[in-house]
Amino acid sequence: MTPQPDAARRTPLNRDRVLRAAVALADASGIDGLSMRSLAQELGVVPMALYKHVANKDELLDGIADIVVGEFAAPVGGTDWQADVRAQILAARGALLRHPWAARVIETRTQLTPGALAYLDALIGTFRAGGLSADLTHHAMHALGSRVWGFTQELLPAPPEVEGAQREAALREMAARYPHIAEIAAAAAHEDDTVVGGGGCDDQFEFEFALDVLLDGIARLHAAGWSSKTAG
Amino acid sequence: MTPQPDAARRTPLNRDRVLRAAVALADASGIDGLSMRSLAQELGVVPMALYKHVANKDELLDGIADIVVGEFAAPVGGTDWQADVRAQILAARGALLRHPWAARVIETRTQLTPGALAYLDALIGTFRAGGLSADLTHHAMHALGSRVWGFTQELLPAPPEVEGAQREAALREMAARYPHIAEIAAAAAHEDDTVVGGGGCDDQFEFEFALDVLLDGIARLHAAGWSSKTAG
DNA sequence: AGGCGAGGTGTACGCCGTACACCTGCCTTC
DNA sequence: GAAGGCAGGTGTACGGCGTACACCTCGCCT
Repeated sequence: MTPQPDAARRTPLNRDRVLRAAVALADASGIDGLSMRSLAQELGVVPMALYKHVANKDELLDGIADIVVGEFAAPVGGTDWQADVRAQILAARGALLRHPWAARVIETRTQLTPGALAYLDALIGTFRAGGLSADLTHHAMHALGSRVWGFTQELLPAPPEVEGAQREAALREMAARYPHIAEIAAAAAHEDDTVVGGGGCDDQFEFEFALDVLLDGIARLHAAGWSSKTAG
Repeated sequence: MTPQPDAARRTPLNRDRVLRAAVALADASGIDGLSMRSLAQELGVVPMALYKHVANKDELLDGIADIVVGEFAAPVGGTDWQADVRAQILAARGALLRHPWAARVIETRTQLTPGALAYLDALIGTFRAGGLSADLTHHAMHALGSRVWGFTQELLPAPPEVEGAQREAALREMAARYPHIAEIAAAAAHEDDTVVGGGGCDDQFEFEFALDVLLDGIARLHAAGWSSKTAG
């Protein structure tokens, strides 16, 4: 008989299996129960083996965050932008409720993952398809964003810090893949003429915009004599 | 000369000095740079000395969170509830910007600290003074809350798990100290007749309430042809 | 047959929070 | 003034963490 030390050896680890096991372990034991050591044990492997598939723990967290963000996707009808946005936001909330640890992990990511970019692009597309202007959409994204996850500060990914032609190519590729994000970014940059900051958003403005939308809405409900009884 | 080993001995540690040093260290080195060991070194003391003033690191984090929350307080005029709420929310945001690590720390606290309760009570009081109903105020707090900090889930503190008369006394004391919170809690509990949950809020309802206020507000701005140019 | 590279292993280091026993010097009480 | 208690600082040690680094062991390609 050829040596067959254990069944696990037959299907060797790969990045995907590692990440899925990490999600399962976090679901089962909470995020504090997810350590490189415990994950390795779950996979019947020595801790250092994981590092052949994941650079370090932070990259592991990036990976599991992206898996959860991948569950944010929601089918939308396209006839009513408001209902479609609502469905997409609630889908994201659903995923975060299924993985209670995920919100905190996502908030600590410093870079937007591909799945996050895809979700944002789709959400922006819904607003734009509804006829909202690029800059109103931009502010709407900020207003909604901090509610669902933590991108209060940096919605737009930081441009790669390589130089010259390579950087331009990377930007062009991103614009091709996420056209709506690119459009919003352009609108934000254009609007930002008055500010010195290089292409970023004015956080204070975005915060106050969302705050005022909420306060005005609450004031309107108050003026209308709103009560939870009347609204069902 | 009487023995005077070092100057630090003259003013012995106390809880307040420990907490203030922790805030300063977190401000300077980030929250990851704040360990019991580094904090002890900063105070010219051995790590275990801190445990005479703080039960464990979690209680240290509770303490520094409460210090930051203490900076949330804002003077309000009382003539315009909307402006007053705005000022109080922006004051909280200001404190969180001064201590960039604080939002994450506050979000991970499992219990509301006294400072947090005081802030919430004042904010609720502002709504109530403006004439808003208790239950609209309750929903407004949830809608605004997740924006500033992380109490998406549990605005109301979990009742102490001691039993009988002692528990009632604790509740009564809390009601006396934070009358507006007590009022809101009563309104929420009353509203919750249909739900089984013991006195908690319906998270899903609160989430959708805030979401709809935002979406309606955005739709209204869209219908009005809003643009950042027109709004200044 | 030879070797190379992907993937798993073993050991070790420096950090972390903190349990536990200890020491020290002031304050109270007689 | 002597005795004793106690608040507060110390020293050592343990188990956990992430992960650097050297190693081994296959299966595959030439």
